[in-house]
Amino acid sequence: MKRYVPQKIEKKWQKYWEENNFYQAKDFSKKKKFYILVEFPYPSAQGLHVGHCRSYSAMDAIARKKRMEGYNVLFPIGWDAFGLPTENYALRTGIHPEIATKKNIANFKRQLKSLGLSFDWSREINTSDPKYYKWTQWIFLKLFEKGLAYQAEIPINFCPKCKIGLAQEEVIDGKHERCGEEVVLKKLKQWMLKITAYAERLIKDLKDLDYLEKIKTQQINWIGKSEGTEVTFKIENLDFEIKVFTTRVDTIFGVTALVLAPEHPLVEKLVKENGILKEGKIKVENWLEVKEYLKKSVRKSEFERTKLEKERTGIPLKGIFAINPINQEKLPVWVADYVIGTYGGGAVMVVPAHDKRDFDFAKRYQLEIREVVVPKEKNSPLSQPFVEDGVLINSGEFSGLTSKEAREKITRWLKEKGLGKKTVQYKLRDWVFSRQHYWGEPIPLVFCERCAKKIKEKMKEGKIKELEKEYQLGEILNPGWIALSEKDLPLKLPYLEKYQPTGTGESPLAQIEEWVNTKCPKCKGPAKRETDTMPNWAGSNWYFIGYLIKKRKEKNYEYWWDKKKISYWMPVDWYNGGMEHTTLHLLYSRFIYKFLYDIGAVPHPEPYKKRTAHGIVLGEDGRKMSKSFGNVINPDEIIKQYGADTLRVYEMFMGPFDQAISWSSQGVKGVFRFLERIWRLVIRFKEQSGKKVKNLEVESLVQQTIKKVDEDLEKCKFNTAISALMILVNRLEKEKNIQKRHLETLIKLLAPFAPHLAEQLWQELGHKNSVHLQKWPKYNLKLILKETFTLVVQVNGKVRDTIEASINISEEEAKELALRSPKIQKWLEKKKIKKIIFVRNKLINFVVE
RNA sequence: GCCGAGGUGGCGGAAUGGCAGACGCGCGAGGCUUAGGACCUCGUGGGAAAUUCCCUUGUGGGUUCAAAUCCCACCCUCGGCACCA
Repeated sequence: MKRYVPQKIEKKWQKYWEENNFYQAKDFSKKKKFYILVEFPYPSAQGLHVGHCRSYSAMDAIARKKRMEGYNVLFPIGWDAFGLPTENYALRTGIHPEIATKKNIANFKRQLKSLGLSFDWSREINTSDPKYYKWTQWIFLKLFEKGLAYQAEIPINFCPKCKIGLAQEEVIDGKHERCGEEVVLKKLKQWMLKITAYAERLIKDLKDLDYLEKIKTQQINWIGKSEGTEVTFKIENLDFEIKVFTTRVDTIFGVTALVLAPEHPLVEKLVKENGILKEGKIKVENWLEVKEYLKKSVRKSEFERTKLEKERTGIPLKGIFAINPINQEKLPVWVADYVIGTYGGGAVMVVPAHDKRDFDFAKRYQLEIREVVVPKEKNSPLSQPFVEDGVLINSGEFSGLTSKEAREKITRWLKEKGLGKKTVQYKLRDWVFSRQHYWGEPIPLVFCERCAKKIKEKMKEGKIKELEKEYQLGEILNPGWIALSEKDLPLKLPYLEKYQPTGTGESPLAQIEEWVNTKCPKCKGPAKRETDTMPNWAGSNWYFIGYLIKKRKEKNYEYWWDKKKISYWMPVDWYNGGMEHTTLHLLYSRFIYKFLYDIGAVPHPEPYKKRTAHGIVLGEDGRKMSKSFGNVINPDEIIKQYGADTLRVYEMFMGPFDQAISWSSQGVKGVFRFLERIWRLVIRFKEQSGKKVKNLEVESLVQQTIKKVDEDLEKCKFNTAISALMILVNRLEKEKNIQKRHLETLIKLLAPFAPHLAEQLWQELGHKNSVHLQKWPKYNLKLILKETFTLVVQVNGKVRDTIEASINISEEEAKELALRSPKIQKWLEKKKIKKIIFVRNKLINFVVE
């Protein structure tokens, strides 16, 4: 073939590789295993995004290289198929989610295959496949059994017009994005998972993992561990305590108010009793205003509530006072929605002199500002709060102590009085695991009135031991909720003609009476099924295990929790994904894996050894690709025009892998030209007839290229690896007669990036076997080292000359050489040399006055 | 607001304490061609008294023989913020 026509070769090789099972990973092979994982796609109606192509191509290059290095590589793929977008798409188009999902998967699969990615398709999974989600449900049952799943009342966004629960993202400016109706919060009972029980381990175990540093930092900050003191403030004339968490108990003498979140138990108590407590002995004088304020804040999301300082508002509970435990001082109590109910007990002590937010709040509402900590040396003016540690003043017996000492002593003092203790707080919150949607895994629980009654009674009688014999921990903690037995899994999602909202905020499943009404597995009495479904995270929590335990039986398959296989393949050696998943999916799946480890279902405490991240691909205009901007690039069209290899190489060459980057149509052309030039190089070689001359310089460059490509691939520096290949090609083009072994090395190095082209050229060179079965080239350090180097000569740090010098020369020799240069002589004229800096094989710098 | 990342030619970027601008795109000149495209060769940060010198890595300051790189302050852009995946 004279010309490079990718369309003519790519399909051919894809078929060849598939028919010969090139990329099937072998369980229990004697070769060293290497498990490469990419985040499996959500099969949306839009089709594959060029962003998928970028990260998959890059990790495919790693997989191909590892295979050439002799590893037993597992590089699987599947579909994260449950989720809200498909359900919304179905509502819009009338196409059932199951059908839409099937169609979308077929399209995604065709697109991925056309890229020539070396996935092991025999292990393909689909989270909406009942055989798969049987195990998703099984994991939930285990969590329930161990008491890590519990019910709690949580407010959800609700559209009163559409009568449907909404996801955060469907709410825009407090309104439902589809109908524009004002969204309200509705409290519903939701299943929660106790991820907070694992907070400490999720931080601690990061230490030994090879994650990008920024990923570790983000996870640690997300978990948000802080050590401090819990201080108990009593309410005057009322048997009620407010527990406040603070990391700065040393500033306790500077407290001038308490501020409660609108969700705080005291506020809720007041709401219930309409602002009047103890039969009128305590009364909130401005109750009407407070009620109005609470109403408003209920509409705001947490994000809005903490966003803008200027909008930070509050309202006093007039007539209610708290007592500062340290000095019995009476403090006003406020409600403010910048205080978050879910963190630190939903209450803060206001110390305006030593906290920025408190300072602003105090200024706004004319609260007292009392200075109790001063810097060790100078005095601070009070235009700004002093937020650092210092020395205590105006603090009774604690005055004169440093902040650090004071925190210890005050905490001890409080503890002795029973008014406080040392505690640890996490920002991490338990995970809301219920969704009022159709397109998700059904939660395998039923509610049984009879069992509920029985459990509650026995609890009252204190017969816990008896209960424990009959019921699981989850069943005791959530009286009435009974787990399905394992043998009844999967609990299949019933096919529903109308998955439209029910009008009550419940899941559409609640409509199917014959499905909802069932028998209690424990007492065989009447029971009702849970109608909420799981969030789409449920299926992606453990999907990397799903690939391992898919078991083929002739034409059929099933999943079987095979610990031997899991032990062979786990942990994942290299997991790549988007930065946007760092705090949710990545943390959730680590939690679930740790839980599975605790119950003995998996052999290690951490699922992923190494985690890297890719940046997103933006449109040519620098904005996110989106239909509404009209800047979406369809990979199908690029493949049609230039071929898959060009698309792959371009996306790896376009910029640093971990950064967001704009698409460039011109850049694609450039890469195509590069591949064409390699093609022509091989064709030219086949026609050349002259005598081959050994060229040490080319030899060295080939070796350098091997080193560069090898090392850059390990560091995800795909762009510079490709640029190294370009430099080699540029050089080889200048050779009159190219050596075959140089070309062979080039093609082997190219194989991970442009697998089809490399395969074709390998055959063109007369080989019968595949380039992908060759050994990865090794470089020879001796051949890289050259005899000379460019000595940079500086005067006062500025480059004034460069001299070719032999390698490893001494400072004396370099000095002599440099002083011989007329340029340098000119710069040193009439100047006294004060100092000489010499860096071996690099530079010499003359420092003159 | 909180947490994280980033800012270098006309553009994507390279260089992580030692020659700023590798490699690619674009552009310019020339070659080939009836012509265009493709291809090949050379050039391409800015300024000037142009073989030489000065300036230049968001802005201002600092450390160092030497700073895009380290430190401090500020400005701008992007990602995440828990029911999108």
